[in-house]
Amino acid sequence: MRSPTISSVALHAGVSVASVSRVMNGFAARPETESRVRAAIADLGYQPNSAARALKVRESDQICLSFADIGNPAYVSMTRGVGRVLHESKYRLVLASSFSTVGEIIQQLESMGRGYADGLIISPIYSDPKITELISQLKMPVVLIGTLPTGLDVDNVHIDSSLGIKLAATHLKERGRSKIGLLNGPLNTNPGRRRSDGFRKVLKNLRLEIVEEQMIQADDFTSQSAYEAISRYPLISEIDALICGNDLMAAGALRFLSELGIDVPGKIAVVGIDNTELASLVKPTLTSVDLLAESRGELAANLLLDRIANPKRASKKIVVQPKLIVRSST
Amino acid sequence: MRSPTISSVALHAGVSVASVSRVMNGFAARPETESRVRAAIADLGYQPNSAARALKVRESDQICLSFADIGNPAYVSMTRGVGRVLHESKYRLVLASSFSTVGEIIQQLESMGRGYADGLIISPIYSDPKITELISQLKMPVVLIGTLPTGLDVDNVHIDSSLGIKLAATHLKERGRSKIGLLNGPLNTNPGRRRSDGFRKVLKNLRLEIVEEQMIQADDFTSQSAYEAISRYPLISEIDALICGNDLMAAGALRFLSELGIDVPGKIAVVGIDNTELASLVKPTLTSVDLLAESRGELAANLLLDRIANPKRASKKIVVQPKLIVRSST
DNA sequence: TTGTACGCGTTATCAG
DNA sequence: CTGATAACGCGTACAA
Repeated sequence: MRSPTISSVALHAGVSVASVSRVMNGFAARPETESRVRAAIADLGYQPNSAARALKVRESDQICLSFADIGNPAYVSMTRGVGRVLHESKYRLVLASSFSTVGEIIQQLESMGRGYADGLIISPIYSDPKITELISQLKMPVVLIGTLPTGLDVDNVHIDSSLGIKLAATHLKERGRSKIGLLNGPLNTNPGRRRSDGFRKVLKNLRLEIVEEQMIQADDFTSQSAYEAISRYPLISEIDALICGNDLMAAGALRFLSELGIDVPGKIAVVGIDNTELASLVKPTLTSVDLLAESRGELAANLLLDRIANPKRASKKIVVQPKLIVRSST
Repeated sequence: MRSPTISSVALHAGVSVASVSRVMNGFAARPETESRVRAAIADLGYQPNSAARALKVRESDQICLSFADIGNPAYVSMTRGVGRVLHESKYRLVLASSFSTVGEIIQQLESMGRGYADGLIISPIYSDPKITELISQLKMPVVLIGTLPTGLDVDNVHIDSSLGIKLAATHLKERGRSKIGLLNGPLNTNPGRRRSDGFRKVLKNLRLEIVEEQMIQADDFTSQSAYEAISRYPLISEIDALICGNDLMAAGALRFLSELGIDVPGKIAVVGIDNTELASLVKPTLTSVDLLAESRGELAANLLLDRIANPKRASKKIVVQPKLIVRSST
């Protein structure tokens, strides 16, 4: 027993399939016809088949969201923002997460050619020429969240990440801190590199001295890795402030410092990045740079919908300004 | 300039569309033919159109995952588990989250008739006869995560939730606590009701006295609501232990207790539920009942794939046993 | 082994 | 305003 089709509805209503299609899509029809069609639709519980529709109109009514790992709360917020916007639209959200290697991202990008999505929101954690090339060759609307690779002309939402570090460092300096460390994630990732570059630049501008050993990299952006990394931090007894790659890492650092009996913020001030819910739940509560992940998700989704509605317009770049949320860890 | 189709490939390779299709789907072909087809595919960068394929074979290669809110870390873990399994398969993950009202769930369930998914994993936060009915009428494989409504015969993964409460309460009793409170979420949700029922039953079995005021409900399962709820908890000065609806709520409670200067676990022991990463990041670290959300996600996905491969088999019910993870809050 | 031709369910064109 | 019908791209009988 198969699902009712447009022709079963037509049969049931005693009209042609064309009339059914018109009623479904809101085109004019005689009231009499319309009501008979609607009755038949209700009777049979008819739902148009999305594959057939997609084949015909070349629209899948799906948007693909692609990022590295849903384990990161920032991506969760982003997903939420995207989801909220799409929920108000006709689009479904297909989640292409857990693409941790360049090869996997490439594979996933290539699969977009199957046409199962009308648009792509991507936040690539790695930079790779091949990735850039594949994105630029996609014939569907794309919005990239994060730093736009040179030569790539797509809609873009990115955060002034170096301003984020600046807000944090300036705040720390104002509180009398002068020896600031950076507990970062891997430098081969985009966020890692951005934080590192920003840190260097900002400290220079603030005329704070900077040595290589001030910066340390964890294996990834998790609290566990952060904990391990900070436990082999050579300058731990010399710094009076620590900026962490994200809140998770800050929480890992906080735990380590607490176990060592190092007072926060007495001895070392700690600031996180992302301003996730976690920031207000750890102890001491965490000063954090809000990168507005959820807003970025919303902005990206709106940008994409706008671009789908208006394919010829020039690409837009939205830059969002981070905010420093001061709590008790600084 | 449109995407290459199977017939452009056929043309380019000088063979028929049937041969191209056969090569694509791994059927026998003369080596000569196969290599020419493969070359043409590579030349043109051909990707089969998923809508056309879906229409023909009546398979979308998509799985729909539906739950209330991705803001809850437990659902994030679940999503991760599902995602990991699907990533190894041919299926894409369609995320239908943020369905917070019964009406929205119903709408989403009805839309499944469009055939955009080959299966559904659903974890409904509300019980409603209409929801149950709609699920039972779906003609695609369904696995339900959570307590199975009576009369619904679908694959199911659920957790022995009352055992979870029992583990927590028994542990607390062994540590000499006798006056245990429950900081729960709303009672009109499935998890809320399960926790409440389990709590009553377990305390009775442990021969601990129980009065209604021992149990309090927050407006939802967030830390914020938990904080607000506990701040009007009438018995706060009488209890010596508190079981919370989830880790988020426990973190909210911890914050409140800390602000009041009530020692944990000295004065009050606190246990959370879900054993999310948060549990090891708050201070004191949180004893928590691990409900294995990620495993449940994996189990559900595997159950669904198995059911798709074997539609006639009887429905399976998997019950997973919670584990108590003891940390320093008890 | 290979090719031709049909149908999946829908939309859109075109003639009535 | 309505109905018949031709695509959309793919898989697969069936015939060669």
